[in-house]
Amino acid sequence: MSIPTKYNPQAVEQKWYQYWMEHNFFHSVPNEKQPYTIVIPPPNVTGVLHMGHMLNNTIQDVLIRKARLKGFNACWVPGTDHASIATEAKVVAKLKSEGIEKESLTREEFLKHAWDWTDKHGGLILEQLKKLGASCDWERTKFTMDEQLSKSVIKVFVDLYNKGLIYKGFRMVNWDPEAKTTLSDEEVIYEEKQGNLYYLKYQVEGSDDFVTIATTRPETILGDTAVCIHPADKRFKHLIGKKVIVPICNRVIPIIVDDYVDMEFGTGCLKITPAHDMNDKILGEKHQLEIIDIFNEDATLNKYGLHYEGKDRFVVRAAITKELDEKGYLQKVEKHLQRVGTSERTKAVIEPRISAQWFLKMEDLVKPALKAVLEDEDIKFYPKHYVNTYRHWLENIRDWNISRQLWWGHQIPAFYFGDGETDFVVAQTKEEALILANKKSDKKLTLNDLHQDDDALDTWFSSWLWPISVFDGINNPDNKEINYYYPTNDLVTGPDIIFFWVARMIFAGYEFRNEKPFQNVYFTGIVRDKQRRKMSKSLGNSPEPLDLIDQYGADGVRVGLLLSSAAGNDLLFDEELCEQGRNFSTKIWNAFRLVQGWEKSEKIEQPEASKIAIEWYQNKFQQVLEEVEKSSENYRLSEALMSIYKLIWDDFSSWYLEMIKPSFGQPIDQNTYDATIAFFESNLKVLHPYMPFLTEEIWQHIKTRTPKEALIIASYPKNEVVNQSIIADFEIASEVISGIRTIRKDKNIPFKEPIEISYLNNDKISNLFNSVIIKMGNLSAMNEVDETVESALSFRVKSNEYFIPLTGSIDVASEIEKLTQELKYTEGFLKSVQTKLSNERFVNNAPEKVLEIERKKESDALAKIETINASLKAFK
RNA sequence: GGGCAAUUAGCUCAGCUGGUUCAGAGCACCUCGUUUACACCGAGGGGGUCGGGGGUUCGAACCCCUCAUUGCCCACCA
Repeated sequence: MSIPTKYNPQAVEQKWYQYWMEHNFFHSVPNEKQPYTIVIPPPNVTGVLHMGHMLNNTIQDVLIRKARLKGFNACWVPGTDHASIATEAKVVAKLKSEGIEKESLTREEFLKHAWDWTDKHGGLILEQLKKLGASCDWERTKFTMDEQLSKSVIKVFVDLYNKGLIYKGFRMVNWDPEAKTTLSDEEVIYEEKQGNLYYLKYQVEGSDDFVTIATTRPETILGDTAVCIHPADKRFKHLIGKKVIVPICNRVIPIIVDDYVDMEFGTGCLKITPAHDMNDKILGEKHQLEIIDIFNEDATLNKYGLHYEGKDRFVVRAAITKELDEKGYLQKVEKHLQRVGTSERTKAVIEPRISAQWFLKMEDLVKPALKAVLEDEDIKFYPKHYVNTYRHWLENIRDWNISRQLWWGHQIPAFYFGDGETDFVVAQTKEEALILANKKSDKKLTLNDLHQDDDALDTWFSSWLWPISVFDGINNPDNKEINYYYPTNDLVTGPDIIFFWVARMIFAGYEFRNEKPFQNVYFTGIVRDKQRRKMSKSLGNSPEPLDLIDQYGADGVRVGLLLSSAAGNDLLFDEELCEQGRNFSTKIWNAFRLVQGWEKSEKIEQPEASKIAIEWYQNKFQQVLEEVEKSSENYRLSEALMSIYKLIWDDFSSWYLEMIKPSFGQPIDQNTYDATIAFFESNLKVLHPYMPFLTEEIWQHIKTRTPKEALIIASYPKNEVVNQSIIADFEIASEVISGIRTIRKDKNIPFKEPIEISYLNNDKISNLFNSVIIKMGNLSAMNEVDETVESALSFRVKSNEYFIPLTGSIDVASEIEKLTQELKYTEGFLKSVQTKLSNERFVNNAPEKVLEIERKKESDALAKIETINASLKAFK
């Protein structure tokens, strides 16, 4: 059978993914084994795969595949999120492009469009994940608006309402005038913007006196209901108790006193607009001021805008400034850098607005969540420092505004039956609501009298249940699945959603199941380009993931992503990384080709070098296995992978295979062959989580296997005791081989030409590896001698000295020069060690172990100097 | 303004309890090589005042102080 020299991922990846699917290897059902569970951070249902998803899901797949190999019942639950704002925005935009305004549609009509859109584009991202090799249990795919999950959301709302944790309140909220919805604090992005600070004069009532206030938003003066000064401000003392007249609308408003005012800023005199500023609202409540809202929901002015009614806030800002100037109220305008809140989704400038919203009380939910992470370490964060961020947010948390003025999402199960503010009931169904409403109302109501709240719930109000609801643990709290899979093991996500999602899942876990939702949270970094810019569609700096997979193979891309993604560090993505991954694939492929091409023979005896090579690699493998375990435990996947990379490339391919390789055209003895195949298989097992396709392909090439013997469900190598001394002996042997190679190179001795070597074994180094050295150095002989060989090239490993006699002439001068250099360096080294050892305080304070090491350094150096001197003498 | 993190080779990063892995790895670079798996390769090699300054210590990349730069998060200064 001839095997191509290059591994061709395109040809095999599809094949193995299908194979795994056909044999149901990704599917999990509760059984007697220990579960290992991950729930995917559900991507937006209509989203497309980007590099962040690639990284995130590669990591999850590594974890899940490794758990599977280690004998856990591995279950990775995939799914998507309805992403209310993002998806609704997309649907609205699409309709608009077709000339349809959302306002012209009924809720039902709009939702039909939204579902059509979802059905058409939804889940594409999950299909893309399959190309990456993600071994999700696709039979469990969930969507946050599936019936079962929706029901969970509504049930939770009703329960929390009945517990008194959900309430309806009037609050200053972040209003997105473009999406016409409320945003949570987390959805507002503050941007530095150059604005102006306008100095406006307000006439003091009953006098010709004026006070000047400074504002960044002159249009809001129409909503002013007070002017505020600091009680200690002597400049305005005479104004206390007086009133001022607001320009243009001529409203007479009081001057109030409060130490909230910063005397240093602006004029020290502050206008108060309770409807349009968070702090003003607080002051307004404190001083019982009138609230005048001057905006419509699209941020155009309403009737309080007088002649500006119907115009946009920014248009009015310019116009009113002009009017104020013309009428003499504008004293001056200064440039002013301010932070403006904008909508994460629509980029519109946020308008603080008072409106009726639903809130979830946070105080009690926070307590167990803080304790779990900070005190008990019931839940661990990797990297650990994110607990600080987490704590800070939880300790300063405000009630969660859970209503959104959107249609796409879970409609709030509150039903209104009258005009009063409390004329509503909360129930899971309209029918149940009717019963409750009839108890509450004097009138006899019918279903038609009930009107459900128009608002939908915040997307995160469904995704906070995700680890529970995917196993139906809300509707069915004692079912077999939730009892088996929950709490899940690892959560892999970005630190940007630590508040949105991670913290809230923890709240939900303790609130609804009295238990953590997951044990470990692994925060990935952000994928950036080489210039450290975040990869984004708008910048156009993000490669198309599927193109990368086409080009380098999924395994290559996975390796590329993982190799440089230290936990929590941002990943500077560069296609070169994928190239490295691809090269690694080819390397392994060729190692396989080599082994596969050997002819076996039971008749020939096993060479000595092969015996020792096998013993060495056995131990080397175990040593690396241990390293990999240690790195993995700490979620240092890039380190784990690098260890495996070096094991396979350097130790296995460059060393082991060269040690046991039969001469050209010769067969290999059966024992060595069998051992090599076993090593190859162990390598594949360890590598499989990282490079699933390539490893399965080779695994099945090595011999014919039944589906039950597939690599994906093989058993991971067991840890064994490592014989450190053989590894140390090899280190020395490899240095000797290296020394021989260097001399061959320096002196242009072709590798094909066998040479003889003799050595002074000053260190009493074991000669275990001599047969290996002979083979790898292509030596005709290797003799231990008692004294320095004259007229030979030499090199030293530790204090051992190795001699290569030359048939031709030696450049004596250059040999002497080299030896002199080495002598100089060693003497310098010796001196530094001796200085240390003659320092009394060092000798008195340093632990015995350190002293021993220093003394050994000293004796080694002395011995080495002796051998160099002997060689020098021989030359002279 | 407050907090967190980072700063080590050209690049990306390790370096865990201060002392044998103490200055490392991968990639990149340089030299040589078409040796019978692999040029997507092999062998060999160069490259660092461990951000600056101060301190503690017998001993500091590591601990403390300070400054600088960068990134992220939080915060209502009109």
